[in-house]
Amino acid sequence: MPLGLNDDQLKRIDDIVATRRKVKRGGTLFRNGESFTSLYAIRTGFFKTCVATEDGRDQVTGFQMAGEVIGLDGIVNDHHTCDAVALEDAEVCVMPFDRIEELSREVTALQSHVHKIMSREIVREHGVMLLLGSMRAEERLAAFLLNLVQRLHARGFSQSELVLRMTREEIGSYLGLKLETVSRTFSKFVEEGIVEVKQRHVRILSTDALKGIVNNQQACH
Amino acid sequence: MPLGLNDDQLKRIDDIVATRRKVKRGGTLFRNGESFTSLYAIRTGFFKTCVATEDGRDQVTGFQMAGEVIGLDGIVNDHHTCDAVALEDAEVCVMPFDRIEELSREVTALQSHVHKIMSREIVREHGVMLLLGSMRAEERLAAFLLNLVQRLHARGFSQSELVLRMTREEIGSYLGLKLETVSRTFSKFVEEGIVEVKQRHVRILSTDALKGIVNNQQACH
DNA sequence: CGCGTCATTGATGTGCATCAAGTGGTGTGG
DNA sequence: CCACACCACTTGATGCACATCAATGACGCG
Repeated sequence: MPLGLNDDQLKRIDDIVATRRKVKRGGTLFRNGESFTSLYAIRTGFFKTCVATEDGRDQVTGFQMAGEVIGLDGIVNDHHTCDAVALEDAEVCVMPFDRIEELSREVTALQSHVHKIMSREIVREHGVMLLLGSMRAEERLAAFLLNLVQRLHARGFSQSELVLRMTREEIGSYLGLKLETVSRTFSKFVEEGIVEVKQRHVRILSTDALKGIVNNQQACH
Repeated sequence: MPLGLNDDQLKRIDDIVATRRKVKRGGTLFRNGESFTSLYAIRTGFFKTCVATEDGRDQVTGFQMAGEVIGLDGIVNDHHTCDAVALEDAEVCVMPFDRIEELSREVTALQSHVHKIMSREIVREHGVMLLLGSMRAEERLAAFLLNLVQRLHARGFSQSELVLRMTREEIGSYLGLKLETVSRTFSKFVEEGIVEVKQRHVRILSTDALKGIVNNQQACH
C-alpha cells in the first residue's frame, strides 16, 4: 500500500481487507464462470491462474505470490474468465470490489493504486506476449527464472536460490513449451554451469549468463 | 460511453475529450519511453501497439480500431512501455489521465467504465497468451480473422468482408508467426474454400469453418 | 514507366513436439 | 519399516510444423 494516508483513511482501507480466506494446496480461489465480487490480495502462498479453450487445452497465464492481487479479469463482465489455483496452502485478503470502488472515490491514493495495479498487469502481459511470440525455449526459461528470482528477492528471499512451487508441466504451459522441453532446457543450463537443479530446488550460479541468454539474439548466421 | 448520466456529467466528460490529435499513417501516437500523460480514444483510423526487446526483435501486442482506448500501459510507471503506430491516417481524442481520475472520483459511471476498459484489456491479453502458447498456425489465423471481423461488425461493417490494415509481417508478429507462414496459411484457407483473399481484401465464405478450426483439437493420432 | 514495398510460392533446415522407456522421490498401507 | 504404487521428472529416438533462404510476382506511387 502506498503512503501519505491519514489514520482515518488507513482504517477504512483496513476495513476493506478485514475478511480473509484460506485455500488449500490444489484448491481454487475462483473458477472460470463464477461471478465476480472481489479482488484478492495474497497474504501467504502461491497461485497460478489459467484459462482454457473449449476443447480442453489450457494455458497458465501467470504465477502470483504474496503481495500480489488476483481477480482483475472479473471486473469487465462481472464474472471470472480464468481459474485461480493455489500451488501451496495459501491465505488471501478478500476485498469486495464495490467497496474498493466506493473508497477509491474518496481516497485518491487508493484510486491511483488500483489503476497502477491494473496497468502493471497489462504491462506484464505484454512481456509474456513478447516471450511467447518471439523467444526460443532457452530464452523463455531464462526470462522466467530471472523474473521469479527478482520477485522473490523483492520479498526478502535469496537472489540466487529458489524453490519452484509449480511442476515442469505448469512452467511449460506458462512458457508455451512442453514439459519435456522445460526439463531438457534445465538440463542444458546445468551442463553449462549456469544453474544447479535438484528437483524443484534451483540455485542460480550466474545471473549474468541468464541475462545474456535473454538478451542475445539467437546466435545464428 | 455508458448511459445514465445527467447533462452536467456528460458535459464534463465531454470537456475531458475536448482536445484531439491527428496521426498520419506510419506516425506514432506515443513511443516506448515517452512520459505518460493521457489515454487516447480512437475516433478514426487504425493502430498497432508493439513492444521490443533490447536486441531489436519486436512483437505486436494488439491492433486497435475506432472506439478503443490505448495508452493504458503508461499508467503504472508514468511512461509508456510500447509504441503506438497508426496503420492509416487517424484521429484520436486526447484524455489527460489526471482529469480522468479527478472526474471518475465524482462520476461513478465513469469510474466503472475505466475499470472495465482496463479489465477488458487484461482479459483480451489472456486470450492472446492462450493463442500464442497453445495454438497452431491455422488456429491462430482463424482466431485472428474471427476477432477482427467481429469487432468490425460491431461497428457496422460487414460480417464477412474486411480490409486488412496491416501487412502480413505485422499479422505474423501479432500471432507469433513469420510472414511466409501467414501467407501460406491464407493460401490454405483459400484452397479449402473458407475465404477469398485478394491482397489485403478478405472475404470470409464460411465463418463456421473458421470457428471449427479454432475450436477443434488439432486432429492428430 | 520504373522502382520499392508487400505478397506468394518453393526448397530446405531445425527447434521443439511427440512417443517411449526408465529413474527417483514420496506417500500409503500392510 | 518395508513394499508397492504413483507421480514428477529425465533422457533418448523420431517426426513434423514452422522457420529460413531464395526467387518471382503484383501493386502502388513518384
